[in-house]
Amino acid sequence: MIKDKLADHLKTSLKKIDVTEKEINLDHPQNPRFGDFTTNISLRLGKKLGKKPLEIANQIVSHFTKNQAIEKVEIVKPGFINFWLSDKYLTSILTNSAISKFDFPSHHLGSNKKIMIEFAHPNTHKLFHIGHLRNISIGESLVRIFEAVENKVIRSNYQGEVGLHIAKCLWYIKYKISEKELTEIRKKSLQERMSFLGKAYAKGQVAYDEDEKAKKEIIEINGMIYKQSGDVLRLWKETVKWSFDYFAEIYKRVYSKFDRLYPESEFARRGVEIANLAEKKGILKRSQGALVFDGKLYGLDTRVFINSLGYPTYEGKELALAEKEFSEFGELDKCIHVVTPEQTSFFKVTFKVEELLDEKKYKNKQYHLAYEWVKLKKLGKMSSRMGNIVAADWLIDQAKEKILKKFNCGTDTAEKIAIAAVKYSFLKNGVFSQIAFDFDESISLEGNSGPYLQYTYVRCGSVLKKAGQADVRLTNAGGLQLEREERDLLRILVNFSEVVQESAKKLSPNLVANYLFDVAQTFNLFYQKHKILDVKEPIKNIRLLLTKATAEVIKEGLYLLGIKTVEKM
RNA sequence: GCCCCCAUAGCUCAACGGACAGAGCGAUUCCCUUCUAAGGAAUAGAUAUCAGUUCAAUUCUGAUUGGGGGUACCA
Repeated sequence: MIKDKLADHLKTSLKKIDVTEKEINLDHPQNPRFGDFTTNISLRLGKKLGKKPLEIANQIVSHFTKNQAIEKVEIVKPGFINFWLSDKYLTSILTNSAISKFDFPSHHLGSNKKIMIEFAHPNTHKLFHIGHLRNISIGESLVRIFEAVENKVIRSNYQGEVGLHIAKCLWYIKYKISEKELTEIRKKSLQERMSFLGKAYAKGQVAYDEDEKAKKEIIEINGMIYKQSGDVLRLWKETVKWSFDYFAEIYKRVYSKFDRLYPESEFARRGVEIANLAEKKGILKRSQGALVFDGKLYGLDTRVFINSLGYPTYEGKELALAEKEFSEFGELDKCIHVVTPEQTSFFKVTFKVEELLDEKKYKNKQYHLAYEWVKLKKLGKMSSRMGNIVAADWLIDQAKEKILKKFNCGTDTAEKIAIAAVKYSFLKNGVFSQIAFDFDESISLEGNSGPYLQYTYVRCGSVLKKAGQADVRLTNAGGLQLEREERDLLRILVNFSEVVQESAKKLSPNLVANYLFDVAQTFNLFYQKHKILDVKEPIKNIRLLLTKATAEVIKEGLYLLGIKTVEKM
């Protein structure tokens, strides 16, 4: 990358004034008035060398070796040094990116590192809501971004089909729904069956809180599921399958897939075994009939791994899950858990216990990516109990309907645009900020939205199609004076691989999203101001190359976000 | 009580310690006999409060206020 080369040049210049620096800050200034790259190195050195920053800057620049890529170097006010890339260099880059070769540098983990990303993890018997949708959008995008920077990525998904919430749901069906009614429900669509389960859960929850007898029965059912015996087991298996089928449909719909789906029930027994082993090693201890980890020693919370009934808690099962995750695919370099921040305490504790069990295997390998909630703008936090859940598939359907009503396009295209609208509305935000979900904004087709990017791609395609393949040649346009809009676009396009690398480092798909928006905006202004086809050569060719590069960057970038492009809108 | 996270324009969000804090939506006003107007241009509009560190603070530190989450047998 040009950035690294520039940094090397600067280091050489510094050596000539007897300064050795390991790292040189090189940034893209916010304002294009300050060039393509800027460094604050002389400001930083000011105090160290006891000289005025401006003076240092002058010395650095006087020793700076000229090269073709850099057109101009400037020293400004307190001591910034700004660099301008030459049109010649920019256009040469253009011809590279316009032939669809993206040179993503490998991630800091190093190429061919093995990373597991664990995401989605919905619980059965509940709706897959927009919180899960944000999760799966982030997870899927991270997978693709990590792959782009040359890591080996394993996609895993831990689906909960055991636990009290499921017992509550089954309790309602067992005691309040007749066999006849159930037969009717079985005939209904998957969607309807799922919404039935949702309602059953809400009813069971109320009964658990208000009715002592029901509470006892629910706990009993919970035990049956853990022991995998008793008369609810058939009902449990049947309804679990409904859920898994329903999830599979959603995964497919949002273009996700998993190398491994871990069902929670698989880890109960082994979880107990590992917890007992941990007790022998003195990592866990007995307390009030339960097996707990005393976190005080490490400044952590105390958490239960096996409850007083002998059942493993979520913590207990996590130990078995980790064991499996870290062995099934060989050694992992990193395991990233995409989970909301309410589980921060849980992860800190389980990570610590795992580390105490096997330091070599787990230490510094586990990471909790605490992406934030999706809250409803008006109603606040979603909760199954309150019945204010926005289901993922419902939301996508709404977007699709809106598109079909407003535009003349096929249902396949409408589906791709709907997915783009909804996913992008989540991905454009930073993962660590809460989203105030707004229905209209989430299915927005204009402005900073997925469809806007798709539209820009289609626009590019339309121009290129009209031009015909023969016109898009990779000629050398050296010496050509670029228009301002052309240069602005080019400057942004050349940053693509840098942005992708940054987004991998920071686990932040939103960097890619906002970058693409920037690309699209800049292209659209260029498009508005300049004719592409109806101009003379070689200008026409340069503009076509710009158009092609824009299309390719948008397509690749959208792929990294888990969004498809369409050919016509 | 204790611990963690957050606070930027009317709304929703950006901004590696840097140079006049960027967008989108909404509002007002323009631009389709033209390569797709799901587009473009223009105007108005913001760093919660108080200290500190720094050549430079939305960014770091400490308080204050206001939100969110967690804090042993749920997941």
